[in-house]
Amino acid sequence: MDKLNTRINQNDNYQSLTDKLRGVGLRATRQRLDIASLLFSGKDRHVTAESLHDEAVASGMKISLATIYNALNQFTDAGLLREVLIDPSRTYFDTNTSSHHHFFNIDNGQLTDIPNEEINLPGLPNLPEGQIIDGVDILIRIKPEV
Amino acid sequence: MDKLNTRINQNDNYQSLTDKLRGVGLRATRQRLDIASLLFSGKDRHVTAESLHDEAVASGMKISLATIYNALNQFTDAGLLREVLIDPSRTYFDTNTSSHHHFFNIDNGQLTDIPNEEINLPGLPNLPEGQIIDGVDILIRIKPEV
DNA sequence: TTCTAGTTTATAATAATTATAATTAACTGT
DNA sequence: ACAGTTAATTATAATTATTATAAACTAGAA
Repeated sequence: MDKLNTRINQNDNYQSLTDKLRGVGLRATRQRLDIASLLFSGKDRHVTAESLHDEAVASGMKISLATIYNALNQFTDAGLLREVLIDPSRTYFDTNTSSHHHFFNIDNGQLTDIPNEEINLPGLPNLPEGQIIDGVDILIRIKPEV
Repeated sequence: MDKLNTRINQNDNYQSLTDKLRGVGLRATRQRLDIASLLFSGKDRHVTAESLHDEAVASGMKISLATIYNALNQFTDAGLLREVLIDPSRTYFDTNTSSHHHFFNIDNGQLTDIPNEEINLPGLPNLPEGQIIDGVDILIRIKPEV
């Protein structure tokens, strides 16, 4: 019995995650399942490669940083994650791929979602000739009062 | 007669740029004046450290990349420039420090301003308790039609 | 003109990310 | 279950953007 089976038997069952990965054309490897279990466990999450790696290691998962980078990029290409632009020095990934926006607390670096119904952009500006919208990102930088 | 004087006599006069730098507490060095002359010559600009350095070198200016980085950061701290988030792999600086937003052409990397009157965000979302807005960034990613 | 603090520069250091190439593991067909 | 093929993982090196260092230089004040 290998490690994967052990995990499946002991913990949650990874079947739905396996389906999720296969559904986007990715092999359901132990590492990708481990990463997916951290990312797609219900609540929306914002992670960097480093933060996710730290978390995986802390959870006793055996996985290299290179694999974290690969997986985050593959998941993003597959539409399971999206990148969020907040800090030019590192890349953040968001498990919420639906149309929504963010608060970024410049004081502590915390990123939180803005529910989509709480913000709207009426009347988009005139686009340059021959161009169409690929997406809209709104980032509201916030800081503690006083 | 030194290089600076030569330049001043030959080309434009750097007096207003000198004032601009001194006005924000920066010494008007030849390098900062050269950089400022590229950045603040009327039209709004979006640059990276690399692109500005290339441009400076192409204009025959003698200036190191380290100085470009220093100057861009100092100008930003002084409020003469602002950072724009578009690409996690490098930092863009915008000479337009007033409230405005951007189109980013994902096809060719071109960044253009959205005139402030062409976009507005009515009814900001509820902010987290005790937090106030530091700023709002809207980035509209565009791409060629079909 | 001289002095000194601030600036520039070459270069090294750091940090995030991607590439490489060998090992390992997942899937396919049997 | 098994072997074969292909893809994934990993340690590590390479790359890229940026910041730090410390010696040489210069702007601005006296």
